[in-house]
Amino acid sequence: MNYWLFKTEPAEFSIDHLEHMGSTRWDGIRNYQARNLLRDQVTLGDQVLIYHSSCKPTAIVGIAEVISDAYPDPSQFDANSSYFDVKYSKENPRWFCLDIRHKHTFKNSLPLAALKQQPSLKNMVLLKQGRLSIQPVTHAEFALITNLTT
DNA sequence: GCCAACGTTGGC
DNA sequence: GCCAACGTTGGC
Repeated sequence: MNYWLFKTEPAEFSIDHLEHMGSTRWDGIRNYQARNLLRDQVTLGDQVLIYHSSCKPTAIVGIAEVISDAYPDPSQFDANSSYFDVKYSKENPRWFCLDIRHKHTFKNSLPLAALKQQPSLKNMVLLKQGRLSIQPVTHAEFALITNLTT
């Protein structure tokens, strides 16, 4: 089992939305590094930290679970979607998505500032490569983070 | 709103 | 393939 961190802007889609819906399609990824992780490495049953970005405070807010393999992101074919791109065909999709389900919303979310204070998290991708929207998390990092919230 | 870091585009 | 120009992300 692998561990990941997915970013979302809560004004667009928050963990409360996810909790309410139960599960959702995680789509709209338009970055090659994130796409490659999503398509090639994220697998069924993996655990996902949900991170709220571009808000106050930015924080890890809960856990979700991957419930599908990656498949072509339908929004790239949908002329009505803001993610539509005429260059990509169904025979040759460029972007991928997958489905996740809500597992847990942290009672106490973990702000970025608190993560920065943890010496053992100093190599977290979140702290080193802040812009990546799909990030690998080590088992040790995942375990520490879930401990910090209880 | 600012700006640093990073990603993409396109001319050559 | 290089690199300048431009666009985006996201913390502050």
